[in-house]
Amino acid sequence: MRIGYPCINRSIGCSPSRTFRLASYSDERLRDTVAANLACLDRILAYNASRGLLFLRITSDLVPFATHPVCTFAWMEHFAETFARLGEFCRDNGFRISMHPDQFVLLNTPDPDILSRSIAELEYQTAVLDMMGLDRAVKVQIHIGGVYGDKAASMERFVEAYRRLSPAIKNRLVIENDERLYSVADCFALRERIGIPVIFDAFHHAILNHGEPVQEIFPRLLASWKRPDGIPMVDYSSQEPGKRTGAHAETMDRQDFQAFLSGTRSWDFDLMLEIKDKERSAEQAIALARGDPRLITRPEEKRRS
DNA sequence: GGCAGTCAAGTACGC
DNA sequence: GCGTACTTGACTGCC
Repeated sequence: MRIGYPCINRSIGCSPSRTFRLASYSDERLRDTVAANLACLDRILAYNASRGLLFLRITSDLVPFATHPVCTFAWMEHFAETFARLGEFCRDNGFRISMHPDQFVLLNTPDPDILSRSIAELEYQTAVLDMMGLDRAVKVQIHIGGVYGDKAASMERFVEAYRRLSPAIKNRLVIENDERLYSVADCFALRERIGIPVIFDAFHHAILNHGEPVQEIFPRLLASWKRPDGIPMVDYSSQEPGKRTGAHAETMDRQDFQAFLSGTRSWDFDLMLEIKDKERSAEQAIALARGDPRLITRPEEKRRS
């Protein structure tokens, strides 16, 4: 079990998600912004390596407008060496990496334009990971999408769109249960059809479920990740008190987290903490998980499997 | 320097 | 059919 947090670090004083308004696009602005974002990602990786936080979600905003027609700058060529160097650092330090396209990426949309923009976004994100030289265990996670008034038909559209994806995307794509529309049971149903690995979001599952205990879920989860996919990824969060159901906690609920750890101790997976204070909670999680035989905080502890 | 309004992209839902 | 919520950090214009 590697532990990590998504996208940004609140204590090192830089952001890997800097962007700018579409109206102020220029090649220079894009080049400078990407250079700053990559420099910050470099700092985040160094920070995480020094603290044993070996699971990191890379922000989708690393290259602003990467898939927008306005983007004419050849950023892949320009930054090829930088991406390769960052990837080398990840491999040397035993990192697991993921990416998570946001709400606009929908493989089951009935609109062909939205579908082609979604595929372009998946191509961009997988290209970043490929340029970093990261293996198939590095994943891009998406939700199943919208319901569009007919869930069965919408799941069927996902299957059809998935089958037409390039191998480069298929090798990395995994699906995650959400808290409103598609449960982990729905993800498993798609898994049966197309063999895609399932990411388990424990917090979403607590909100949307069919009463399945984790004892039923985890064996199916593990079975959905084949050897080149690595061990499963799991997202964890808890409810922010006083906010609407599904609002992620600002700070870690230590009791809830310890209950999660002990309730899942039979299974190994990499754990993404979706808590708003980011690295702070992740560092607390490392401390709370000390002594858990699953925990890995240094590359030499990597399992010999 | 600080604040409030706004931002590429989509869907669901209430009125 | 239309406006708003969702989620959310960062940019931008205005004071």
